[in-house]
Amino acid sequence: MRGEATVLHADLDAFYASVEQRDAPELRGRPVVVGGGVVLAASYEAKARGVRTAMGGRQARDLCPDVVVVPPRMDAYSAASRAVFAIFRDTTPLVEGLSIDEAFLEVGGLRRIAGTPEQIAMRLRERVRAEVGLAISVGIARTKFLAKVASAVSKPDGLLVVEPEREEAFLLPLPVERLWGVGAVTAEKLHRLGIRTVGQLAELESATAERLLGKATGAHLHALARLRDPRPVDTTRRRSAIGSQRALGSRLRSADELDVILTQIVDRIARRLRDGDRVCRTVVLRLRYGDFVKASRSRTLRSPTDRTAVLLAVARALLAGAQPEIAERGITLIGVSLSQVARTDSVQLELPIDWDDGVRLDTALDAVRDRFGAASVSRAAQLGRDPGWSPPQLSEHE
DNA sequence: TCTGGGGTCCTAGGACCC
DNA sequence: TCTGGGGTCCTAGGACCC
Repeated sequence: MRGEATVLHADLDAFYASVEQRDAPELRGRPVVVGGGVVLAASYEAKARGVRTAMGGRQARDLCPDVVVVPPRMDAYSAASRAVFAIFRDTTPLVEGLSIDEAFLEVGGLRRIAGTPEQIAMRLRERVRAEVGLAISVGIARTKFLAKVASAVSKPDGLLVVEPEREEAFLLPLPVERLWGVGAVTAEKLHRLGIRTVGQLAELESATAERLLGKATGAHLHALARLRDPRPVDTTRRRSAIGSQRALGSRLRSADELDVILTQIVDRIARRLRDGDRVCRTVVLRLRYGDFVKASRSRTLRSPTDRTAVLLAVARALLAGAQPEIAERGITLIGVSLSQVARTDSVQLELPIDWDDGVRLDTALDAVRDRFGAASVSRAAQLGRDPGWSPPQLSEHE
């Protein structure tokens, strides 16, 4: 017994480009590209002419000379995203955001108060259209994976239900590239074996797929091809990394110039970390050399932090370690990403405080404020007043 | 194809511990 | 002095997604 189709995958169409067309009526009906050096998003009019995401701006103009290129307005996209997610959460409490423009919604428990999944999806699409002014496609199926494929197949501005008894007929004839997790490299490996459709992948033994694609990837994709996807809609997922990067072009950069860029990047992400009441433990420096080969260097701290000065010192040390390579090969991209991110109040913080008898609570709180920011102080004060609380065992801090 | 910026997850080797 | 297996953490790299 297979269960019912109660998972919605809702996905805004050509999101950035649609926001631009919504806000500038003269762009409607015209091919629009958001981006500059590279296409971040293309309107359907531009897609019809062969323009694709991640394509160079030059190539887009060659394919479509009358394309309108507009610079990205991230604030406008964030605002539109928040408005759409508010409608998602008003539809069901079980929302799992996947990215700025798509989410899974579990609506199985709503039949008596809100109707069938299809009725719920129709209302959702109408509301997003009326209240935010954007087109959104929705796929409905028994599993997250099938719902995601269904929304993609339904685009643009579509609604598609895959009933449980129609799953094989829907999925097996599709090309393997439609599988969520199959990109250029994996598709090429499968093609070399003559495997072009999902159905052909499903006919393999699982062990064969694992040998070809790696244990986890092979087992996962093979299960998807056989319609097995046990992942429930997960409302507790939180971002586990925060990063920022900057492409540099090919001209030479002095060490001072790189340091300025690094400082701006770290300052920005440290601020985002604190704004989200998060701390991190691992700092990753990402580089792309003059020959476009990528590299990364990372350092894990003994205790989590959100302090710009600490993060910057670590990032600078990592960059210094890479200087010989950079001098030799040149550099075309620099980025920093912070991982092992956790809520500030969920981690035990180690403080470089000497807890000899004479230390007073307010002295300790000053140290907390210096190291972890003012927001941490009320929490620390609370702990300090707890009669069951005793000073932590301390160790030397990096 | 003269190549953005934000993420997720997996792999593999080495260090270290029991 | 030589040896085993399992588990976790860290680092670096790679594939993939929007």
